[in-house]
Amino acid sequence: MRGAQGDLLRLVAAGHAESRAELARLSGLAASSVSLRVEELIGSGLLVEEGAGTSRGGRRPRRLRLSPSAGLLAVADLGAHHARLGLLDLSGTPLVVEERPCEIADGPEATIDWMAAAFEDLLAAHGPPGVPLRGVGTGIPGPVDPATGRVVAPSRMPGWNNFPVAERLGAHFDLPVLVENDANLMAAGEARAWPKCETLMVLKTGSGIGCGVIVNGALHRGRGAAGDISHVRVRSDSSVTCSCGHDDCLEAYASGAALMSVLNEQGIEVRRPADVVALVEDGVPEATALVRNAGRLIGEVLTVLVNFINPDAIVVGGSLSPAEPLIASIRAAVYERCLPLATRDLEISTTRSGPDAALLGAGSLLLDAVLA
Amino acid sequence: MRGAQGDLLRLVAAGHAESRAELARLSGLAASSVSLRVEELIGSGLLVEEGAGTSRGGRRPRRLRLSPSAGLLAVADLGAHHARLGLLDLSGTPLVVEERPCEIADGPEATIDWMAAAFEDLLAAHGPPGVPLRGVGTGIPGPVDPATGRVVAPSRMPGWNNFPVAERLGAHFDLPVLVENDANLMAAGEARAWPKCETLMVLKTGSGIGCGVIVNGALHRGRGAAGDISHVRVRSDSSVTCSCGHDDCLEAYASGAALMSVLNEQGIEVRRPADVVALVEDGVPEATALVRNAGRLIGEVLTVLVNFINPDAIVVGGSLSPAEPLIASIRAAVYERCLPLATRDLEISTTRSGPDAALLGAGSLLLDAVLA
DNA sequence: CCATCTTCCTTCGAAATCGAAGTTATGGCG
DNA sequence: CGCCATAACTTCGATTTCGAAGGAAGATGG
Repeated sequence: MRGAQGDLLRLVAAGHAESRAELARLSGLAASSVSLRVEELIGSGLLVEEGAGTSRGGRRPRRLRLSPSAGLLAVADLGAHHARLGLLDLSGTPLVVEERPCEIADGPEATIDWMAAAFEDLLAAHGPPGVPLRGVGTGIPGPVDPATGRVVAPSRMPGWNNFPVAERLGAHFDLPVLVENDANLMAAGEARAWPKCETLMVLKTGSGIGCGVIVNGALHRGRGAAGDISHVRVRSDSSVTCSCGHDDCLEAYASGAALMSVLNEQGIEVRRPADVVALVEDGVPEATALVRNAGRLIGEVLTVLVNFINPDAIVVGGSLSPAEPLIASIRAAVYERCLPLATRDLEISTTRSGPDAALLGAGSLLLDAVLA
Repeated sequence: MRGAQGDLLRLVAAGHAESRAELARLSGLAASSVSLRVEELIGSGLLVEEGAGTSRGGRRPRRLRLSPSAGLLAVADLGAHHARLGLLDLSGTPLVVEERPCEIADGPEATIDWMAAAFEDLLAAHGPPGVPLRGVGTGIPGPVDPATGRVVAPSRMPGWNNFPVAERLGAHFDLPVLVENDANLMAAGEARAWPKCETLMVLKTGSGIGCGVIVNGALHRGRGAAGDISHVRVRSDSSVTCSCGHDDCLEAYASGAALMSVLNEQGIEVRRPADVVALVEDGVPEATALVRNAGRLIGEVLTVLVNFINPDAIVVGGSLSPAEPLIASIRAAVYERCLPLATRDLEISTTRSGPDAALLGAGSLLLDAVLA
C-alpha cells in the first residue's frame, strides 16, 4: 500500500481515525485529498463505510472501518512451555486465540516449523475464505536484534543463540515477518490501550522479569536489549549469584522462578507462576510475604527509571501480575521514593489488554510493515 | 518559514544537508521540487551557494549554507553565580560568547531583565547591522515545564518556583522564546556533535548532577523532569540526608557540592568544582580518592539506565568532567556491571562540544521554533 | 585521452494536492 | 418550528509536487 493511501489505512487500522474528517486532521492532508483517496480505498475493497458516528455539534461523520476481507495477520507469543497463537484482522481485532503446548527447548527449527504449521491450521479452521494472509509475527522470550530478526544471547533458550528466526519463518510465508522480544510486544499491545500516554513502561512478570518501553508513542528498542531490568543489582543482605554471573540481580530475588524455588524449598509445591498467585489468593503467608518483597524490590528499581524517563504510566502484566500485593508494593516503593514531579499523574496499574497483549502488539507492529 | 521551505532550511541549518541532492534524500521531496524551493530561498536571501563540495564519484555538489544575514539567535546558560551568553547565526555557529557574573539568587525578575539587557548589549557590540534577531533562549539550572516555560520546584533557586520565565523574557523580545533545563540544553548541544548516535545520555557534573536524554535523536523531556539521576539511592555504609528529604541520594555523595564540603571539612579549601579538578590534577590524594568514589557511585547508577535504554554513547560534561579519575571510574563501573549487549559499541567519553554545549543546544532547539 | 559510469542538477509535461467556496446534515435555541 | 452555528463532506480551478529524461561535471580505468 503505497504513499498516502497507506498512511490513511494505517490511521484507520490503528484506531486513530474513524472518519474522513479525522483522517484529514491526523494525516495533515487536505480534506479534499482525503476524500479522493478514501473513495479509492473503498473502491478497492480495503475500507468500508459503516453507519454514522456521533455528532460533535454538526453533521455526523460517516464511519470508516477496515474491511474484514482486507487481510489477516497470524501472530504468536512463544513461552517456555506453551505458545499463544492467534489470527487478527488488519485492525488488530482477534478472530481466534488459542494456547497450545510447545517446548521452546526443542530448538528453533522444530519450534518455528511447528508454529508455521499451527498458523496454517488456524487459517484452515478459522480464516474466512478468500481473505489473504498479509503478515506473520511472533514474540520470543529473549533478546532479538530488530535489524536481522535473530535471537541474541538468550538466557533460557538453549540452541537459539544467533538463530535467524525471521528468515526461517519467512521461508514458510512470503510475507512481511516480525520477530520481537515478548516484553516489547506486550508493551506495543498496551500502548494501544493507553492512547493518551506517550511514555510507557510495561512490566512483564512471569518466570522472568521483562520490560518494554514506549517513548513518544513508539517502541524503544535501543540496541535490542532496551528495557532490561532483570540484572540490576538490588540492595540485599544475603548474596545470590545470578545466571548472568553477577551478584544480587533483581531477577534472582523477584522473578517468578526465584519465588517458586524459595517456596519449593519451604516444602510448598509450585510449578508455575500462576500457582504462586493462587497461594497468595488463598492467603498463604509465606507466599504473600515473598510476593510483597518482590514487589518492593521491583519498585525500588523502577524508582530510578521513573525519575529518569518520567513515564505517564507503568503497566504491570504477566502471569504474576494478578497478585494484588505485588502491584501494591510496587506502587508504595515508587510513590515513596520518586520525585513529586515524576509521580504526579503517574498511573501504576495492571494490564488493560489482558493475556493477549503481546499478540495485539504483534498485530500493531506488523501493521506498519504490511501497510508500508 | 512555512511548509516545505522551512523543512529544507532546517535541514541545512542543522547541518544535516549541504547540497540539493542531500536535501532531496533527507526531505523525501523529489529532486526537482528541492531545486525549485532552494532557488526561491536563495532568491529571498536566506540561503547562499558557496563553492563546490567534494565529489562522491560524480559531479561535485554545489554547497549550500544559510546566509549569515538570515538572522541571529541570542542564547544564555544561567548558572548559580554566572551566566554564559552568546550570539549564534541560524546555523548555530557562535559569533561571540561571553561569561558574565550574575547571581541567580537575585530572583527571576532581576535576572531575566539583566539577561535581556545583556542580549541587547551583545547585539549592539557584535551584531552585524541589518541582521535581525530571530529568537532568544536560555538554560535554567532547575526543572522547567516545557509546555509553559515555567520553573517547577527548583532546589537551588530561591524565589523562582513557578515563575513564568518564558513569558517575562518574551516581554522584552517579540520573538520565539526557549526556556529549558540546562542539562537538557547540554544534551541537545552534544547531540549535534554525535550525529551517528540516536540515543544519548549527557551527564552534567558540576555543583549538582544533571542529565539530559536524547532518544531517537530528539530530546526526551518526559513530564519536565526526565533525566534526573541525582536523587537515586546509592549503596552506602553511612547515611546522609539529602535536601530532597530522602537518605543516601547520589547527589549527597557524588555532586561537586558534596565533594567540596568533604574537602572543606578536611581543611582543604575549595570554592568551586574547578578547584576540585585542580587538586586532582595536582595529585592531592584526598581529592583523587573522593572523585574516584563519586565516579564509581555515578557509574553504578548509570548501570541501571544503560541496561534500560541502551544508549549509543554516554557523554560526560560539566565543570567536574575534566577530572580524569571521574570518567575512568564511571567507565569501569558501567562496563563491569552492564549486559554485554548494552555495552558492546557503547562509547563513554567527555564532551565534544566543550563549555558552550548548552548554548549550542539552545541554538539547535530554537531553530525548530524559528523555522517552524 | 577517450569511453563509461556516477553523481548532481535542471527541464517539462503528468499527476497529486491544495484550498476556497459550496452542499449536506445535525444539534441547539428562542 | 425556523434560524443559526457547527461540523462533515464535495466540487473544481490553482498550485505544488512528482518523475522520467537529459544535460553538466567530474571520477575511473583502460
